[in-house]
Amino acid sequence: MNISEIAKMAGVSRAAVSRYLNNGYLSNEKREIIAKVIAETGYMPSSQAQTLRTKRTKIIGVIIPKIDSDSISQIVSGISEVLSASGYQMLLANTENQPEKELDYINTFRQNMVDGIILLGTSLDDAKLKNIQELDIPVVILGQFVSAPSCIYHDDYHAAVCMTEQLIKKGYHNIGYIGVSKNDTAVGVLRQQGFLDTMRAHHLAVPEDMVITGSFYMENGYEHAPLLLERHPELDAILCATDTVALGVIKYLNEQGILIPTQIAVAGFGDSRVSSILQPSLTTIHFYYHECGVEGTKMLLEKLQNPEIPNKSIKLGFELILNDSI
Amino acid sequence: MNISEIAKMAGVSRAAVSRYLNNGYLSNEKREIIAKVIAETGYMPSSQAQTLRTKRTKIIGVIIPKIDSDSISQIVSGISEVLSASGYQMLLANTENQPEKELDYINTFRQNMVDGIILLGTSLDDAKLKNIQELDIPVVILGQFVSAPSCIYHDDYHAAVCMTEQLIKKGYHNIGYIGVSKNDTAVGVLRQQGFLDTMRAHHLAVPEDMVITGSFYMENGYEHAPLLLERHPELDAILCATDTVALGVIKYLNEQGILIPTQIAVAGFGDSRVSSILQPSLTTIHFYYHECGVEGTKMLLEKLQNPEIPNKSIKLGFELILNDSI
DNA sequence: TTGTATGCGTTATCAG
DNA sequence: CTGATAACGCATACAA
Repeated sequence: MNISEIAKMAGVSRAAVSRYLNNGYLSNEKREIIAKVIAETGYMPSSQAQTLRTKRTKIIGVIIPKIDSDSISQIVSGISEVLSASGYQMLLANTENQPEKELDYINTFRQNMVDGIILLGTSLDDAKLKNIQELDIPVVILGQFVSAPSCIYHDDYHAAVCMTEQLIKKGYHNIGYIGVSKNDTAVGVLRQQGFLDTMRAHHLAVPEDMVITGSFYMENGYEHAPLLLERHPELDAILCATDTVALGVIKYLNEQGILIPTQIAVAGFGDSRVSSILQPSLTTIHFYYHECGVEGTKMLLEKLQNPEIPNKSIKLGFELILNDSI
Repeated sequence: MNISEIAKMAGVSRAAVSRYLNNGYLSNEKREIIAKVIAETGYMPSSQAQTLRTKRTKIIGVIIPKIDSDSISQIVSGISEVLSASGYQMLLANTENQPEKELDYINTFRQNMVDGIILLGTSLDDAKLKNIQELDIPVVILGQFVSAPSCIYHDDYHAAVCMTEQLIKKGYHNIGYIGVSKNDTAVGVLRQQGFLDTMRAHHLAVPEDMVITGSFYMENGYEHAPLLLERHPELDAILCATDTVALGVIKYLNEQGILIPTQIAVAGFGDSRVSSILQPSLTTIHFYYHECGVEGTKMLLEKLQNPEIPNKSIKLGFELILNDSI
């Protein structure tokens, strides 16, 4: 069932049907008869052929490091909301935490397939950014600050400052830190930097071996908490770069019967759904993940409308969720 | 940059380049010169044009009710794993819990765009299934049993039986149930049926108002737990259709200072990541979500290879995770 | 083994 | 307002 058959059935030209589909000039009589034929046949235009002509696919490529994560699925949820409201489809590519695959997917998307790309950035080195710059379609980076294309990111540094201040105010002075890979500037570098700077500002020592770096998974907290406690029995608090890592720490402490926060305080970042349900509830930082997806997508769609729009970078705030774990 | 330009640059015909791309007859000399030109130019064939000719997109449409859910994101993760290993892309459509949108997306996908569809089923009435039957591309349903296309589902009924037996064995005889919409046969109907049948088999009464139905969200548990306890102060356990609902119940009980499991036992289904971290850890049922995504996708790809393959339905098992909340 | 010619289903241009 | 007609970029039957 193609446009020619519809045209024949309706007794009009292909062009007329095409105009009907694209709201072009058309008399009401023709409009009606075409509408009737299309309704009867259930005809749907081939998006491939449309794309071949128009160069637009109405598909947005979204690249994420993993899908089964609280924060990421919230962002994707925001993206999907805006896209479907605007008649766009979402092509989702999962790098499974292999940053080198980001480029693969970008190249798969490139020239073909997608009208724009949303990249949930993990490690963005200069080579990768340069590659992105050279794309002929708009790109928006989420979760990392970059000067190059547009981006929306969180105030990771000040979130860490705020959390550390809070810990110190509560009387914790021996604070260990479990972080994640420095390849991730936002989560790996900035949160840790906020912590260290604040500690220094308060003249509190943080020996190098009181900071440990690991993965984005629970295991990171679960395996490194005992290490930290062994090295520094005087520790009275552990700050984790993500809630997921904090969950691992909590799991270990629970198993050992170490009381939170009496013996060790624990805090994280991300305000995952369960933070308020844990006993004690987890003190954490709320980031606006869903909004990040929503705003980033709007930004991309604007650029699609008007490619001349200059790059923007938006920093989203945060909120301290003061619970019982500190 | 298209196939004609490449042909011109390499001094061969378009057909030769096409043969190069599709491993057709070609002399080694031509093969080499074409390879060189393609490498220099970074040429990539237009997948739209390819599709227009071959009718294959190498894209699979995946329809899900929501993305920010533990179980669903695990399934999607499994799907994405297999697809990318096989060179397929994933077009993800999120119905945002509006089952009527499933058909919309199926129709968007239909005839165009995708080679096959994976549907994470919620409410599948006959009309919808009929519509799916009529599609000219293979479909696999995940999470629900259907006789029509192929499907992979969990043994929800016996999981509920197993869990209820366990509760009874532990001495709980006044068990309330918080379920979800009956539109979802697997989660809404079968789990509840397994519970009720088992209670009856043990001659334990379950008055109608000891069973409450609500949404898939935490609020369901959080708001209905007090209602249940008000109606039936004698309750010694609450079984929830999903872990998420159970989390809501736990949140309420914690806030009220009601001890788990001493005063009220709580159990759920789904083995969400946090179940083992809660204090007390949540007794639940492990379903093979990731494997469900993996197997379902393999099934679909097989069908794509050989459309003559008959429909299959696979029932996956479960595992009781006996923790401290009962 | 190679090139020519054709058509996949649209949309855009242009003449009426 | 309408209808021919020419692309869009590719794969393939056919002829060489």
